[in-house]
Amino acid sequence: MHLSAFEDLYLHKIKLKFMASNVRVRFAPSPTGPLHIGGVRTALFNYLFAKKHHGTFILRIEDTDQTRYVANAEQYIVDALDWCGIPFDEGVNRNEKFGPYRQSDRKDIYKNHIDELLQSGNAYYAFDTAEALDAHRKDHEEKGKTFIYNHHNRLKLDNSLNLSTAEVAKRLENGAKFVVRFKSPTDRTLVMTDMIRGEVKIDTNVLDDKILFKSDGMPTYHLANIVDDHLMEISHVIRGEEWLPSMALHILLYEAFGWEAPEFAHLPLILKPVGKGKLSKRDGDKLGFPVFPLAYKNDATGDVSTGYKEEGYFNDAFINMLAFLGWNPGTEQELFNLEQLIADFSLERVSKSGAKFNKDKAEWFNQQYMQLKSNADLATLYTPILSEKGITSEAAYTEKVVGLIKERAVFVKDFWNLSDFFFANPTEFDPKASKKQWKEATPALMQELIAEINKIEDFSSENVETEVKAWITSKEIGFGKVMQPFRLSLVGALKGPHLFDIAAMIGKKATLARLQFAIDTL
RNA sequence: GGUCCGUUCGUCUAGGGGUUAGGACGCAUGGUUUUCAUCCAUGUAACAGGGGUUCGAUUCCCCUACGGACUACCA
Repeated sequence: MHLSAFEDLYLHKIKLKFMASNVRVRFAPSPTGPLHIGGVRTALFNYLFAKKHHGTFILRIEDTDQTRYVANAEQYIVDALDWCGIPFDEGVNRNEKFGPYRQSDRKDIYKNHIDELLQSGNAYYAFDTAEALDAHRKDHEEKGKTFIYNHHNRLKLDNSLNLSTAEVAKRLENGAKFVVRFKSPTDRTLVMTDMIRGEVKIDTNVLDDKILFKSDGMPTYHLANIVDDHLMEISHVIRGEEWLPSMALHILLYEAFGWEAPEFAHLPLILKPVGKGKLSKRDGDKLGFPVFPLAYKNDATGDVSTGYKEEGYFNDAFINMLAFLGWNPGTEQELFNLEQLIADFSLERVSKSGAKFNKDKAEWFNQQYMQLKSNADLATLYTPILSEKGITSEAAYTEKVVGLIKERAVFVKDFWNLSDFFFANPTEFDPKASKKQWKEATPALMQELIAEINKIEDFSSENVETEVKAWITSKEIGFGKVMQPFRLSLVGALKGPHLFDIAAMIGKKATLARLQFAIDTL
């Protein structure tokens, strides 16, 4: 095919536009412990949005609170993202174009920026002690009021707004402890846009003068977040709804710096299935399902919490389940792999209200994915479990077993209870079933069955079925009278796949031996 | 208390001025499998309440109730 110069140029332009996507989003957890599923979902939606728009997914570590820092948390976050299959494009030790990506390594940057705000008059030094502030709060509370540090009282408090320049300089020189507060504007109605909620309005008079810079020389979340998002050229801020009340402050901060603000999207919260409130890390294992993607050991207390991985969830099922907590494609399709999620994802279809986690639905997703997995893959996962039981099995045999039982399993860990009789002869028999199905005439009948089976040469499932059924018919007795005790003998209980499949799998010798053992035992 | 956000079956949700308000999970019943499970079919069950606007409101507006988040020198 020949392209005209014009067409060629046109295609080139499209390609450029396509590649020049400047969608840059970040997941910015605080390393105070493991990620919980709410955090993972925030990461996932950021990832999906980034990939949908051929953009960049960034991981930034927000470790400005030195008191809550947990050493193994950062690694946990990276590992969790990897297990989920949503690795970051840019972050610590990875593609560090805008680094450092750890806020504790960016102190100078924040210092410079807070100075800028101080100079432009958008922020001020405050020398009030924590005790003095607490006293104010208590005092107000007793009067039924709420203490808010803002335009109502900032001129009566101990800050640079009320002190001479010389006095401020002197205090700073003497090493007085201080924080820097934002000077919130008055009498403005801020009209903001959230990509999920639409227009959100707020009166700036109700805002407080938030601390931007702490007395330990570290920025607070608000300052660090805005500075980094700007410097890292973040285009869309996708975060949990708990940040919605801070959106006004953040937009005002962009304004104070003279920067263009990114788009915002606040995700609905994931709620506890019972009781009240949002899911939290502290819920640990108490709820009857994991709240963490990966198991986590709390080094301080020694407590270990289980994870979705360890409980037996497949990572793709886990991601699919998580994606549907607060998002849906608008069609009736529920099974989505990551590629499909990327293709269909949009923030417009994220719901506004919080979602309660549903364990049954999570298990259903895993069961669905179980059926999609190949027998070979599942056999590989089953092998270590068999080894633990002291069983060695040929891969081909294990695969066949898995193929027969996977439709009734939710997790790989269910396999053993579903298939132990493929690997070992039953040693005991379900008493209830024995009582009901093992009648006086049964042993003799089973003895005859042994003789019949002994005659069968071709021990395929189909042939054994044909032969045995023909024999039962010729005896003119009910199928149940033979089939039930037969199953009991092979399995030890009245459960399991098609009986003749089991017989064929374990072979003629084992079939005969199990029948004889049942006769002798029951 | 204040500010902000939200509210469709038990749960996750679709829908949207006129619908038998749809799907999924769960639960129940039946069928298949001469077992159990799977699977299939059917059933169960919802627009928080009150005012407007309108010929008509579950859908738009207001109020109330309820739920949630935030209100730290935590993020």
